[in-house]
Amino acid sequence: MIRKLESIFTLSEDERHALQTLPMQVVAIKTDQAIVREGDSPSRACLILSGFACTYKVTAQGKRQIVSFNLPGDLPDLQSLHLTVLDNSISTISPCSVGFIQHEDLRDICERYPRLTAAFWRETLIDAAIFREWVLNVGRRDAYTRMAHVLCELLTRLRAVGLVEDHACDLPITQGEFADAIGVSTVHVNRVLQQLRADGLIELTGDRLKVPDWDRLKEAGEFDPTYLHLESNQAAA
Amino acid sequence: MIRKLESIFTLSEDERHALQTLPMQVVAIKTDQAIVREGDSPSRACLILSGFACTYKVTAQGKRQIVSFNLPGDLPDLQSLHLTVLDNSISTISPCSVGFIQHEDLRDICERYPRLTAAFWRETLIDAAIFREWVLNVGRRDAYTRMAHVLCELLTRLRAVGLVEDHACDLPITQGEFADAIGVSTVHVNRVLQQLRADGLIELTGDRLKVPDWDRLKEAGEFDPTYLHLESNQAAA
DNA sequence: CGACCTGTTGATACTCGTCAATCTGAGTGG
DNA sequence: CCACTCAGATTGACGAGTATCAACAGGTCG
Repeated sequence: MIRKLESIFTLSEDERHALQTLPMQVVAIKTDQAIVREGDSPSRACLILSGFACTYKVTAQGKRQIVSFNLPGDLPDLQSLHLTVLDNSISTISPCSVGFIQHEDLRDICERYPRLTAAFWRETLIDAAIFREWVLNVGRRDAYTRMAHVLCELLTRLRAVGLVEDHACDLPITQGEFADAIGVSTVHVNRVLQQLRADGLIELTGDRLKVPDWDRLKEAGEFDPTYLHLESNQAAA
Repeated sequence: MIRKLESIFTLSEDERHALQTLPMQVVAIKTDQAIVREGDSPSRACLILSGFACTYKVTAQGKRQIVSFNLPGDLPDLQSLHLTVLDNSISTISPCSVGFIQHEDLRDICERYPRLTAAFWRETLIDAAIFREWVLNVGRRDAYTRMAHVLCELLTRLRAVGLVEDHACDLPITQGEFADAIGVSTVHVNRVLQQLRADGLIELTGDRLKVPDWDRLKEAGEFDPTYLHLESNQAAA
């Protein structure tokens, strides 16, 4: 969490220490397990310590739409601090280590360190900015561009928390999950990925993504990292 | 703003009074005028007093995606309080009266009435919830359902601020704007609206929307107002 | 009155979904 | 150590939903 918060906010020593000593229940969770469900009213927030999760909603016809990938350092249901009933579900998509923090502890630390209120608020505002970008992505881009865009976002966010080396990273996301994220069918994801590979924009095998030409992938995905609101210019790297 | 905040948060007398005496510059703005633009770093937030506006982003190819309609009482760029550079534009889509409130005045009132921080934070969290629902709407529903859903949302939000009478309301939104909101072409919006009319779900002429059968429209749009997080059960009305 | 924006309609083309079969690789148990 | 299983990836054929293009109608406003 610290690393993630510091990628979007500058913390003082005291604040960092307060965060580090926050009581937290750590749990190991397998792949494809629900962390929270739509309709829940949790009394604690979850923090992804390692592994990947996703936030999603489901149509009346049972179609799933992933609205966000949750990466290490993310607080994907921080909203529950002020919205009593959850309007989305969160599940792991790889083995995860998840920390649970009581709402009362979060409220307490925010009261003692008012700047942390701003930091957490800012975190939720960036989530909202990502949702906005996804509405644009799903609403107005074709499947090829959409896919490239999502890959750019993932790479940039992973880089911000130190999980990218040499333009390569672990990416435990299936084609079915990508399909639910960009709003197309699994079959079409497969074809688009092959096209991206054929165009030399990505090397994606198993759980590993490598990007030989970041500039061209950015261009293909119409990717401008401004909406991620990262503090330093890690995005440019 | 008061009316809107009270639809999602219970205010005390003091808090209401503080909000009512907040310094605000009121400006009349014509249709299709920018209020703020992507890339701006405003030092004030805007409040829609009357009229309709929309938040949108634009693709590299120049395609527009509306990510939210801004109704009277909304604070559509409240995010700028903690995100310095805006990642979206806001324009009017009807003649509007807009109030501008300095960020410093908002910070000041939040410091004096800490519960207002929570109220404003909550407001931005509900915006995020709406974005999530829109990702689902655009990503996983067909045009007919999408259109019905957006109409349900508009009607519900307008009802929360007292702008609906007898299941009818003013709705100064063109078919081109609906198209940009639900991610389809203008032509297709036209056809879908005709279908909705033919099915007896809506009466939409000029700037006026009437809903003869709310339950059937809700069903057609797979609409569940939970994600709007309204305080009282106005949604059910 | 003419310009213009919005709404409407028809014809045609294309992106992408669906269905169904096959293939691959990573476990798992005997 | 190998057959078995199963999830995920891949491929082809076909169809549905929607985009695009183009033309025209109706209302508004300078």
